[in-house]
Amino acid sequence: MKTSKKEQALETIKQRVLTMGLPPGATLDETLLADQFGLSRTPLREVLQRLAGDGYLSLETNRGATVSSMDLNTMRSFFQSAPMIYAAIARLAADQATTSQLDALKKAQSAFRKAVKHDKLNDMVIYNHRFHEITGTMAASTYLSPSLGRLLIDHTRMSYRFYTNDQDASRTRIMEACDQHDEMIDAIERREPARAVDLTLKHWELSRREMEKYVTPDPLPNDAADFLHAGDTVREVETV
Amino acid sequence: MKTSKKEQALETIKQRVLTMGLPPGATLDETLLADQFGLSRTPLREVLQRLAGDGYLSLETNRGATVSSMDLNTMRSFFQSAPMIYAAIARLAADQATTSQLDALKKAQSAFRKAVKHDKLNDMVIYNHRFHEITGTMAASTYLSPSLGRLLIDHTRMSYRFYTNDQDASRTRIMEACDQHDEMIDAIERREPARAVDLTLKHWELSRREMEKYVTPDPLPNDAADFLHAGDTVREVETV
DNA sequence: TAAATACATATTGTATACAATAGCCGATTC
DNA sequence: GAATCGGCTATTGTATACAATATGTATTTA
Repeated sequence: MKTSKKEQALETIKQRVLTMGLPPGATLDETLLADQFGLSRTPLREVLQRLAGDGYLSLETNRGATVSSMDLNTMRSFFQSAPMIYAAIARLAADQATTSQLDALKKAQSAFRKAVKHDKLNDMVIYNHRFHEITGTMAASTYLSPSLGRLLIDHTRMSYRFYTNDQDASRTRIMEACDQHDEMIDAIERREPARAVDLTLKHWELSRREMEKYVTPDPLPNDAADFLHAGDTVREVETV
Repeated sequence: MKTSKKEQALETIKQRVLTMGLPPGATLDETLLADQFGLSRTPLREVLQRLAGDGYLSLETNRGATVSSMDLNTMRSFFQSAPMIYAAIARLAADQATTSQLDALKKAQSAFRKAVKHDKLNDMVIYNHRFHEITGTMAASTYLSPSLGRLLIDHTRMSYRFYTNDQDASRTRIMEACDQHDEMIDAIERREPARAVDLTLKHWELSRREMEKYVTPDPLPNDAADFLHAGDTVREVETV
């Protein structure tokens, strides 16, 4: 394995962003990071530029790099565009995946399953991310891949959040998602685009419900009396 | 107007790519460009990195920057994904365009019309590109914009090619396209997403037919006799 | 003559020193 | 006491010198 310091910096920062070690909005210190990775500022800046190009960071002139934020507007367009892109990627992937890509996908999936089994949150997040990234390379579309990439970044970060928020509930969902991955692999391997799309949309729905629950949780009780009975209140209907 | 040398370099190189001054596959010389724009290599490299991030160039380590190529595979995914993305962008744009964005769009359109009128190819290409770019900013989708950007780059380059290839035929099409722009502006201004999508797809079809004709032209005559009558041959059916 | 190797040259990558800009803090003024 | 101005410091941006890599050429050898 011969990874240059630059690639290492790139990968490390990516992972820190995805696992919220660097939370949205955080500012990055060039000189600090440069020292940290044993690089001078010049190549480190190139790393930051690339990460900005991929949607992990955003750069503002004379004001350095910050982790891409997830505000209300981005959330909105996230829910608008994710299913469309995911479905398109799934179809293309099932159409034209190569066997070596399939191997990589299976490997990511087994690493994911293992992480789930041992309840290693960071690994789960990273390998799930990788799984879907590979899906993107299978699709081999210069045009859709960048969109997928950005969607995945925010999807991963949100997943991380809602897992941290309610571990027990999330765990069963994640195991379900993990099984869906296996089915998706099968659909791709058998070259069944329609089924791959279908599974992908199911996968999305599962995730979407969870995210929506996190974004719009049960309202807080609005007076003292309600507050006392808060634990008893029946869970309200869920928008589907 | 206070544009830094860097922004100027960025913009100039973009335009050179779009107008095929820098054809697909061309290699760029860092030191030369740096001198040309009165910059040192460090900031110029940052420009190149950004252009690579946006899909104009592609960088290979130790081998410099080359203009993004347009091979068969990319063409394939281009035709696959363009209508989907264009339609999605149109819908979002009609939903949420701001008035200042609309002003910018109208300005780009009038510049485009003027360029068409005076038959200034480069200006046409640039302002048409800008028109659709603004459409993208209207959609305000972090996730779809990068896809749109890449599609537009290649769309613009192809348009340039087929215009150069057959000016007279293209000219009437371009005037039609120009009128469609006006209608699109109207649809956006009136907040009619469905109509905006519809117009966009028509716009796409117009362009698509032209591109397909260029990509798959009438076959060359395959023997001497045919060759002599080549000028007389009736144009074959057009795949629709 | 063809192939291979080693050297020379051109180009890319990195480090560091220097310049410019932004943000902060204290001082001065009303 | 509030506000604005001015300089100080921290951080970003740029230039340049140096290192590493790749490519082309000439020379050697089979």
